[in-house]
Amino acid sequence: MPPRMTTSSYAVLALLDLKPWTGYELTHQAQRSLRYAWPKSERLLYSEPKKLVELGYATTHQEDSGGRTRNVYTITAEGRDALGMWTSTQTQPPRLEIEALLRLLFADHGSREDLLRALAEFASDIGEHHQAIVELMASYLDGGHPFPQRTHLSVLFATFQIEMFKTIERWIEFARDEIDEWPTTQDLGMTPRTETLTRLLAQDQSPLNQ
Amino acid sequence: MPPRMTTSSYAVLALLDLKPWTGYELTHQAQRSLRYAWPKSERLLYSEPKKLVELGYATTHQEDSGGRTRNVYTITAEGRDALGMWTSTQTQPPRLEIEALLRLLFADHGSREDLLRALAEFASDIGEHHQAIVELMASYLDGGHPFPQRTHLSVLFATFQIEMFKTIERWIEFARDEIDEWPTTQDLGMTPRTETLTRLLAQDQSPLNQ
DNA sequence: CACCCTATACTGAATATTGCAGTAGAGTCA
DNA sequence: TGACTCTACTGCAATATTCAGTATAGGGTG
Repeated sequence: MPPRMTTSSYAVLALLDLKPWTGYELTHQAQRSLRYAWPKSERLLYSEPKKLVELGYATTHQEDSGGRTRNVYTITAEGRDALGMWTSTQTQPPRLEIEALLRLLFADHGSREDLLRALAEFASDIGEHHQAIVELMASYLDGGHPFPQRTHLSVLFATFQIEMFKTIERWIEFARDEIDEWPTTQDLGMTPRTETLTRLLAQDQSPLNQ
Repeated sequence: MPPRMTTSSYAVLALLDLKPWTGYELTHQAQRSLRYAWPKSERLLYSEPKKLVELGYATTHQEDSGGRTRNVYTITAEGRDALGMWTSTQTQPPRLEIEALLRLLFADHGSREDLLRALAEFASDIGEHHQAIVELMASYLDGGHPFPQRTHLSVLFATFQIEMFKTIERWIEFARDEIDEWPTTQDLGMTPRTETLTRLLAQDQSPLNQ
């Protein structure tokens, strides 16, 4: 049986449509550019182009780069067709995996310091990526986009990321302020403050901007 | 070799610390309450409590519920200890998997309609969950929290979700407006509008509120 | 009252993905 | 010349998801 095309396969195929890449480049480019939309392991990204070759969606040839060989992958006409068909298929629902929030939900098993540390790690991860995307945008202004004809897409995606990161950072600040008012992580229950927040949320209002 | 404790194992163990559950309840409760912090498959959530029993962190006994048997799991003292230790370990970085954004990044392989459909599916998924969390908050006001002493934690988490959903919904609206101005998905590159956006983002400013 | 549908209550097996260790050449700096 | 980093992967074990399958209980409908 031939291998199945997964969303990750199409992601790699879409990169291949831009230009031929070596396995190494493909893997690292995919990790850089897709990290915040479709994060996948190096290992998987090395395997995907092989699957594409098996399916006839790409061809491979070995190239010499100073003694070593590397596999160069090129998309085929069938590959382009498959990509075109993919665009009209159903989109999987989003999936947000945030361990820091899991730790918040169960923060009553640990100390306030534990919770604040988990939030600090979360803030630091987000802060790094926030800074990286801002710097990337600055580099685009200097003509740094590797595929200039696709800038409009990258920038719309970057807008999403920056909005997201700003929101998360604002929430973390808010959460820290709230936690600072807690005497402990446990058994607070429905305090007047919690009731105020619940009331706002039940009316779909943001408790942050007040 | 004994099984390894993963983050998912601790998530289930933390639920078990609230009260004994059957495998079925545990699985469905975890999917309901942790969906937006730690989404895991039903299958995995059925396996985790068995692992906990093997490690001595829980005990199990069969109960009769009208002819059928079900496995009831209860946390042990060792389980509680393990939970306490977990709170001081390092938190994994967040991971956002959003296929709609992948499709945006490669939207030049399809039509504007394809892209708008992917965004519509995204909006509808987010909208559903947004509505669900608002309704959940309303139910808390009527004394509906299953573990009242933990309300302060749930509400802080809910604040995160609502902020997130609102941000995503605002971005989707923004993206639709932008895409409406595109004659096509392809080869637009650095238009004056895209340059304006890039300049804002490079200064870490939001293009949405103007 | 037979049939259908939904909820309860799971398990096995195939597939997908990750993590980690291992291999090996090229370039650089001390 | 040795250590370290970057390039350029592969194999294998462990982990997680998907899908199908099994089976009972209870409620509503024709």
